[in-house]
Amino acid sequence: MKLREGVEWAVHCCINLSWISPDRAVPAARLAAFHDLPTAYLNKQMNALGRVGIVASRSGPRGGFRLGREPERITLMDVATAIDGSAQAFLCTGIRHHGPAGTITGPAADRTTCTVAQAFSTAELAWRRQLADRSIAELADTVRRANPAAPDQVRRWFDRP
Amino acid sequence: MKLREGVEWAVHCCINLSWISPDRAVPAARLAAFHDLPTAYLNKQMNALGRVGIVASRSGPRGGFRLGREPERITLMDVATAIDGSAQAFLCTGIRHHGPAGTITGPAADRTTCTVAQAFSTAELAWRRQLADRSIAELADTVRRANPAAPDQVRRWFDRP
DNA sequence: GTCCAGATACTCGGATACCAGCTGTCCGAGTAACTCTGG
DNA sequence: CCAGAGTTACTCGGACAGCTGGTATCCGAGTATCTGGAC
Repeated sequence: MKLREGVEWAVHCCINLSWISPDRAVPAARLAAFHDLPTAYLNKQMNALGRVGIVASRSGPRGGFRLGREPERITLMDVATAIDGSAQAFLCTGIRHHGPAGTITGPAADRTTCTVAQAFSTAELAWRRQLADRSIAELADTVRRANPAAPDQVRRWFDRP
Repeated sequence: MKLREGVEWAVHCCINLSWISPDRAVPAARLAAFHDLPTAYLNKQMNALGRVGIVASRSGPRGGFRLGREPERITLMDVATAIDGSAQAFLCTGIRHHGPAGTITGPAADRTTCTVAQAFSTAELAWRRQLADRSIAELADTVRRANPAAPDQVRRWFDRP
């Protein structure tokens, strides 16, 4: 089980954007430079965030990305889903119906949900819940508490050309 | 985020094996036939289970696989880890130290753990806990409750040549 | 001085290659059962 | 009939391809700004 690398990038970028004046758009190139990431690929990830409204994008000079809504209303689950997709980690292919197993258990199994799939689904739900309970604002606040100067320092770096 | 397909196969096979007399080994070919799976590939997955002791394997005639310990002591986490590996889903690459971000936050960030990584780690822990709480025996029992005849039917199918 | 049209430069967004890792397959090593022969 | 060595057939285990999907890149569409000139 592996999450796409872009999820990490996207979360960090969202935290940084939460510290920048909402009327100021930041180009992907600048976001990438801050963490020394490949510009074009980060741009692709930010596109994904834009498609679901996590960030708002604008083309042209003075264009770039800004948060699409208040950081309190952006959860880690939102970001993870936008980048990594919403497909379940455990995909039940219904092998209990294939081959002799299907003819043995027969129609009795058709009416019940797959026990194995259900167990994994429950676990995944716990994972999703944890991520849905953590907002970008909350994470940004935790970082600020550990390093109070961080927001200002980040804002200043993005302000200067 | 995606789990390898072999995890589903392995869990179903473990449940089936839990219904079969422990002194009877089942060849990979027979296990595969029951669910109409590719024999060689399933064998590969069973190997992985064998390496960590979830199943015991024996070569030659009358050889095959059997459970390596009581099904009560085999958890879904054990199986998932054996097949899919134990690597964390969210791998912190430490981008907050790369580029200008590193020089800005500076050594203050070196002493603290990454907030983002910690949040994802917590979520993943919840997932792991859920899977570690579910044993093969428990799942097999749930299946049996929904279809009391299943264990006998499965045992009989594997007994006849 | 003011307004407007054209040029310009910048940024996103999707289309396009590249590559790692999962999926699937094959063959050799090892082993237990079977067979045949000799006592 | 019994014992033992050789043969046989079976099964695991790891080494070997194929291919899907994530990683990375490039270029075109669109837009706000800037520039120059006319009024």
